[in-house]
Amino acid sequence: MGAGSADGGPETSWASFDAALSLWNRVSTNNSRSPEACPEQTAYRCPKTEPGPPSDAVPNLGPNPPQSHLEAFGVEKKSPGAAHREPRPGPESCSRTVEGPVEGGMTALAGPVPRMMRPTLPQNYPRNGFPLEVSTPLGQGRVNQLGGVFINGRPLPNHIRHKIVEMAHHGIRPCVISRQLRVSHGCVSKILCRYQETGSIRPGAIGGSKPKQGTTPDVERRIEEYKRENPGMFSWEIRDKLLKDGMCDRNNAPSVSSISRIMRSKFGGKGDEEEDDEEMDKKELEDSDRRAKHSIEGILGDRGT
DNA sequence: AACGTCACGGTTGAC
DNA sequence: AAGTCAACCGTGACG
Repeated sequence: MGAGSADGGPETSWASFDAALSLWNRVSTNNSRSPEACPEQTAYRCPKTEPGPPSDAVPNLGPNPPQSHLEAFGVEKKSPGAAHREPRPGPESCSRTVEGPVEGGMTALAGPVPRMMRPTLPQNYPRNGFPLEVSTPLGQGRVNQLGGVFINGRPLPNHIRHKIVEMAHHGIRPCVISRQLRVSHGCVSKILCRYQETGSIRPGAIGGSKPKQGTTPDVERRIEEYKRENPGMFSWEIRDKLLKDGMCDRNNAPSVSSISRIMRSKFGGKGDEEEDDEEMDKKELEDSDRRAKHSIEGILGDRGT
């Protein structure tokens, strides 16, 4: 599964990030949007999937959930530091349309503007005196519109996720959760939806790429077998044998390099396949080149268009 | 006002 | 070892 970031990764990051929050704490301001407990409480239900999940026990939050994101990190709120930064340039491409002015002093462009080109404020634009970024050992901390701290591209720490789910369990509405924990409502919505659907509060696996079609566990196993039966077998021979045995076809057969990699990981050492790798890679290259030339693109390309 | 959705800029890790 | 790519992230804006 690999993507360990969902498990161990973030914790390490957030550990140092938490420490940095005390720094932020020293310069941050009392948020004018200070969250207020909302009297009306409606249990959250994900519109997509009704049945709630039984698994992934949620820790007890207690009757008085923390008032802010910063407190959720174990940090007190303190006073202002309005470091203003240059807004970054907005997005340039677009697909939907938008009309009218945009919050934050942006003026409307004439006529409908495709949405992706909408003159939005750059993300995390400090419209209420909050600094764009929090100085952290990681140099990645930012503050959202609600005054919450987050690391762009990284999952919220587990305790915040737990709190979100826990509060929802207590019947607190997502909008209130969002304000109290200072997490964007889109994020609260996403986490609760995921929890409803999967029963897990954990973020998904980040990073990595899909294993190539050819290198399925079955194929891997077969490669191991071949190599065990005949240790002197070359990668390209294994590849040929995979094709001959119908384990895969020319389209999804693993490359020679892949086979070598698999063998390296299974058997260690580098063996003789290193050498024939290059040769075979060349062969493959020529092969695909030849194939390409016989494709429509290749033929058209040859005509010089 | 509340909330679902999605583009965006970002991170990550297998290939 | 370095680059690519496709997964994921949370935010912020629209509807």
